[in-house]
Amino acid sequence: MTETKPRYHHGDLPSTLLHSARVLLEQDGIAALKLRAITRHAGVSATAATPHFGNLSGVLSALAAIGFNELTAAMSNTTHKTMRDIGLAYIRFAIANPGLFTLMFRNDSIDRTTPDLQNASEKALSCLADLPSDTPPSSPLDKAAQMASAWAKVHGLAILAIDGQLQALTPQPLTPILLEKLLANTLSIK
Amino acid sequence: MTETKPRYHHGDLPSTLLHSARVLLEQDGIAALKLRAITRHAGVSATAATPHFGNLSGVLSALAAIGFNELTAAMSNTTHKTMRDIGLAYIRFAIANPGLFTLMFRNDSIDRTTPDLQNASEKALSCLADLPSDTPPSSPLDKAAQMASAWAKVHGLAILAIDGQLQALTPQPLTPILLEKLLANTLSIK
DNA sequence: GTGTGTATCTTTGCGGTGTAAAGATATGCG
DNA sequence: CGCATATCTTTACACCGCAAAGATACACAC
Repeated sequence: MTETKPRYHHGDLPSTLLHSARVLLEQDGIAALKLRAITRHAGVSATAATPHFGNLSGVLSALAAIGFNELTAAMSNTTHKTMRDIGLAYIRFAIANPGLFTLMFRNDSIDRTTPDLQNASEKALSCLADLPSDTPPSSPLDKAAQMASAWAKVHGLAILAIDGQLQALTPQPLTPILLEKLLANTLSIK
Repeated sequence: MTETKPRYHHGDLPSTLLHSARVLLEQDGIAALKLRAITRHAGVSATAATPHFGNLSGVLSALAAIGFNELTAAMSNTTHKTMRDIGLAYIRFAIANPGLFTLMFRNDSIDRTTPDLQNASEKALSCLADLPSDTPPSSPLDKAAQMASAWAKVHGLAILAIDGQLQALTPQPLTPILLEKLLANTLSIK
């Protein structure tokens, strides 16, 4: 990024492409994630991504993996490893990075079998799975149900918040402060 | 559908196009929802949808509206108007119509301001909102939090189920019977 | 009935897309 | 220095959404 002199061999094209992709994503939404738009933004030819990522899905998968890593970091940075705090970190990440978060779960655009992506998403999931449950599970299925319950609620809330559909639930306009209160209240509901 | 004689004026092209779109959707996934593919499947020219739906977004929005109406019907057909039964109906619909359900919440492909779609989605949401809460809400925000909690959990579960990510939570392979048990258990968690 | 306006559908054309294949260029290593 | 190789560009092609113009058949006034 500091070196703008145009040379045939870019030097660090992969990260430059991912940067461009992310800028376009948060700027113009997920519909702007075209391969040609990304390479155009990066100042290279339309097929320059091929040697590094193979195809568009490869670029988006790499970007999604970055997203999962950042999500993991956000959840790991919480002081209290409680459902409430980790859930809030999860949802705050989604609200702060709506395009990226959407991409991370758009399975017809990314390739979940990519090793990097698979590792990154598993690590993020384990942050939620390792939460201490208030009532000890009576069976493996019950344990799975507890994890699914937490996962689903947090993930569902994040999606509703991004889509602006929580607005429909409140009489007043939903300011950021009110949204935070709503999230906290919702996560407190056992 | 009973009349296959090809005539210049199709007669019932809108519903035929929506039918084709739905077939392609459940057959080849949401990525197959191209305007040209839909019209090709319906046996008409590539731009035949224009007078009826305007553009691709119009077709997909109409299809999404159908989805919301069917979802509403599924939730209305439950005998017990409980969180558990209505939630199960919601999730079962999603599992039975994964492509359609995904489309219904893909806001960069559909146009939520379409009147039909807006009405249909509001009706579906009200089915969840009108659930009796076990503890009376202490404030409007608390009421919103209760609704968000139910909405989020059910919606999150549906998405996780569709994406096959509940598999990651269980040690054994997730048979349909086991999935039903897991869903019931998860929804019972208060 | 007949004529005409209009809605419906087709044809054509254009700029955009992803990506395969082949060519150009720089790098790195023997 | 020489050359294999990785990296990037150019070219080409099939596909896409959609605007515009043409063809067709319906509907309704007369």
